[in-house]
Amino acid sequence: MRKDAQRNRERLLAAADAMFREHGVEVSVGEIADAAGVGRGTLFRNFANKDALVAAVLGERLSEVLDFGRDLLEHDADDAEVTFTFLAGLVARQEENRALLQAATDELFKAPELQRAHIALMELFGALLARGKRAGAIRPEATATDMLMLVKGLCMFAPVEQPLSQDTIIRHLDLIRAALTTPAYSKPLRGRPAPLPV
Amino acid sequence: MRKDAQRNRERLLAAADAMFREHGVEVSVGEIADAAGVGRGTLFRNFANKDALVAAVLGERLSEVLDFGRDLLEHDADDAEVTFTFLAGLVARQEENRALLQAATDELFKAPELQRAHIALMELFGALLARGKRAGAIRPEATATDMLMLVKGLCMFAPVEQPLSQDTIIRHLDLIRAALTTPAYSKPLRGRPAPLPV
DNA sequence: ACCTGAACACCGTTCAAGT
DNA sequence: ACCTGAACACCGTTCAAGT
Repeated sequence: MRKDAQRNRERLLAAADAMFREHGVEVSVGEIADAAGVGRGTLFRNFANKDALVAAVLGERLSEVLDFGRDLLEHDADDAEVTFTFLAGLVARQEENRALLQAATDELFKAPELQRAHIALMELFGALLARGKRAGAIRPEATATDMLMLVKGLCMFAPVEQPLSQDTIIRHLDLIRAALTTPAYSKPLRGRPAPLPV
Repeated sequence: MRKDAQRNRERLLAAADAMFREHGVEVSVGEIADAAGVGRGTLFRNFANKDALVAAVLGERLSEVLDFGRDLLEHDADDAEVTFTFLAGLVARQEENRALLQAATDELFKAPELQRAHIALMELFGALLARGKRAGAIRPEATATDMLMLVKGLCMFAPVEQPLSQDTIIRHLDLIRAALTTPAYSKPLRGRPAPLPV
């Protein structure tokens, strides 16, 4: 790959990331190409179609979440809490760009890179839960897909333009905690209930 | 309103409903108009734009859910279980047309009819939870938005083409139960964990 | 090899002409 | 008052011509 081509690809990814954050994924490919300073054709030389571009940007975000989780597994010794430490980090990261995940269609997730990322994420969930079970905090039946169901609710709860308040995040994390933990770990919910989403 | 116009509107709604079920919301307005046996222009005479048509169909579905819930409140005396009886019915109804709810964007929910339906749904959630609290089954802090967060996870969990198995529905309902009930009502999770969503 | 932008196809929406 | 379908605008995608 020629190095000017390489640079074009990187510019496109950076421009797409910025435009998606600012204007949502509905920005036209023309505007993205303009922002990247390349022709429309170059965009389609690097990405089969618009979905593939969105998938590439989303893949980068997922990688960051995966790295964060793996780091926790290596360096955070608190087995009972590690799942919820991770979830707090996941939510914080996804709050940075609500539009991207919420616009992710099923079609998009068929991209091989996202398939792999998704499987890796499920393995990470499983490893986190295993730690919690060892500490007696997580109920033994809990699985990665159980956790995924709850996380989706958290991420999809509010409209794109309406970010979650810190109070609401704490509250929703405690609801997930109640679902995943053993009764012995049961506590009252902290934070504050979410206001009605517009 | 002339009665032929009335009939055209009903035909459009019926055609849209059928097409959305079969081909998803991405079917073109042209195909919907053809299926309804009217011109494109007639579609836009009845609905400001395509989103308004989708909103109208979705509104009908939500009304059914609201009716079902209100019926339960009137006729089902089991205060401890009524929230979960309702949730089982809600999931069953939404499984009939997974594409519609999953395609519902934030923009779509700005339609006044859907705003009203949404508020009514939150009031229904609140009334259901109040029954459960009276019976000591639901934790006293639980609110309608708490429940909404969990329900969204349940509805958004799997891709459109991949309906939830009965085992998975039971499982996920029990996870929601664990989040919303008091420790005294805590039980092991029934059903089976979901397989990895494709 | 790679880039470009004009051209194409498709789809939501409008509107002049018709009844 | 309502209906129709041709015409328009917009956007993703392709490709012939250029370097």
